[in-house]
Parts: sequence; structure tokens; C-alpha cells
Amino acid sequence: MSDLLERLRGRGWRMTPQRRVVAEVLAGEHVHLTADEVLARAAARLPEIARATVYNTLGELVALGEVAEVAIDGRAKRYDPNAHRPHQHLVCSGCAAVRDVRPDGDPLADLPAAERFGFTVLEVEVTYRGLCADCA
Amino acid sequence: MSDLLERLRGRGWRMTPQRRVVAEVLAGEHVHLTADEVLARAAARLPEIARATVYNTLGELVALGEVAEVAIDGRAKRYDPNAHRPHQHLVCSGCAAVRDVRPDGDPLADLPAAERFGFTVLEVEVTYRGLCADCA
DNA sequence: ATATTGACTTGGACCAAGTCCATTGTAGGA
DNA sequence: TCCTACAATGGACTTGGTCCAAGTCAATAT
Ligand SMILES: [Mn+2]
Ligand SMILES: [Mn+2]
Ligand SMILES: [Zn+2]
Ligand SMILES: [Zn+2]
Repeated sequence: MSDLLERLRGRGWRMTPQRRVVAEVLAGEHVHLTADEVLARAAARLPEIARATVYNTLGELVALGEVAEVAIDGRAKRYDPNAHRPHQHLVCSGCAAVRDVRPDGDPLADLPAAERFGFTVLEVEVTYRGLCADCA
Repeated sequence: MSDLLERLRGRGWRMTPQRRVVAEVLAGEHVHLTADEVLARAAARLPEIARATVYNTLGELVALGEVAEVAIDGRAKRYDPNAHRPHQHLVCSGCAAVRDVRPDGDPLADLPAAERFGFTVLEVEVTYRGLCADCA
């Protein structure tokens, strides 16, 4: 049983069959599903689940900080259960496979003050692109 | 007159009033317009220009490498005439202002081999987020 | 065990961003 | 000036997502 479900229950999250299957579908490493993929997998287990419910539930999981919303390609957003330790993404330009990666160093430090235009810079998002072993 | 237009003419790009105004609208530093913003500004000069023409023209400019397509926020794509020297973006979370920035160092070098999962990594895209002087 | 009720789910309408296509127009060469 | 390959048009269509009124139900209280 996923400890995501445990944590959610511990936080007093109201449990329903729909919410359970959505949370269950979002388990594992390197998981970056679109909302429609989540819907398809959830519907395999609970056929009458509605699209709006999947969006509502994903939105709440994001608000709770349990799932990260990732815009990888300007198309559908992806939902990433690995929200507890921040990380970056490595994306295959061939097959769109996504891996979680942890670069060395602090990318914030690479932006010199002269290039900050008076901004208070708070976070950095890095996307590495290339070809996976299969697509190369 | 923009040297973008000169370059396009030199490349044998067929010139039309529509293409001219789209290219003219895309001039300047730190310009990151959405397709609809390009349409609005082009239509101020050439009222009957069609949405599809703006999309067609932007698509061609991107294919020619004269304009870069940037997905900054998972909303509408932005079109960036500063395509000749690669750069990264600094985005205000308050007002969505976008500045071009050039971080120090090579971000590719920060991704250790052990974190490459057999990929041939070709490019890196970095987005810095924070608050601009006005929004802070 | 049952009643209660506020929160959750549903399906469909709606929306924004973008693509597609048949028709009409025209830039630029002969 | 004529021709024609390429470009522009506008409207339908698609994708990804939001919103809402009505119905349902999980959790609590009795
Ligand atoms: Mn991830
Ligand atoms: Mn830029
Ligand atoms: Zn691949
Ligand atoms: Zn701002």
C-alpha cells in the first residue's frame, strides 16, 4: 500500500474510491503522467470516474504538495509523485521518456547579479534534453 | 528597418504585407510575445490579417531559426526574436515579465554521468523564477 | 444503526490555444 | 502582362483544461 495514501489519510484527507485510485495510479519512480493518462489508468479500475474528478484530485494533491505539476513540453502538464525532494528532468526528444535527475551544484549561483535585473530569484527549473539509449 | 527582414529577403523568403508586419512586430530586446499578442499588434497595422496567417508565419520563422519558440508557463507559447545567441529566461511570478539572461558556466557539466541514464544529452533549458523589482 | 450534512462526484457546457483545409488571392518570375 | 506556385483567409475542428448545477456519499453525531 502506497505511503502517499497513508500520508493523505493522516492529513485528514477525505477518502473516496475515486481519490484512492488516482493516488494509487501515481506511485513509483520516474512517473510523469498526463491528466488523461491518469484518467485512463484510473478508469481501468473504476470505469465511471469522471474527467473533472481526476482534474480536481490532481489539483488538490498539487495544493497539498504531494504531487508536482511539471510542464515538460508545452503540451499536457505532467503529474509527478516525487514531490518531496526537488529534482530536475531529463527528457528524450525521440520518445518523450522522462527521468528524474539531480544535477551537482546550485544552478542559482550561476546567475550573476548583473543578470538579475533587480529580481529576487527564488527558484530554478532545469530541463535537459537529448536522446535516450533506445532512440540514439 | 529591421535586419530580420533583410536576412529573410536574402534567404529568398517570399515577402507579403502580412509576413512583413509579423516580422516587424517581432523586433527588440526581451521580446516574448504570444501568438495572440503578435496578432493584435499586426492587426493594428493590417486589420484584415488572419490568425492562421500569424501562426503560419511564426511557424516558418521558427523553422528558419530566426525566432525561438519558448514555453514559459504552460500557457500560450511565446515567440522570441533573440534566437541567434542562445540564452535562458528569468520570469516574474507576479506579473509574468520575462528577461533574457546568460548564466555563467555550462549547465550541462553539472549533470554527472551517473545521472544521465544512458542518454546523449544535447541541450539544457533553464528558467529562473522570482519577483521583479515592482512585484517584490 | 440511522440521520445528517458538507464535501465530493458527475456530465456536459464552455473556454483558450492551436491546427487543418478548401477556397481565394497574389508575389515575383517569364 | 500573364501565369502559377505559393500564401492568405476564415471557419471548422482538436486538444487540454475549467466551471457549474445537480446528485451522491463519507464521516460524524445521535
Ligand atoms: Mn520528476
Ligand atoms: Mn528570450
Ligand atoms: Zn527515447
Ligand atoms: Zn513582476
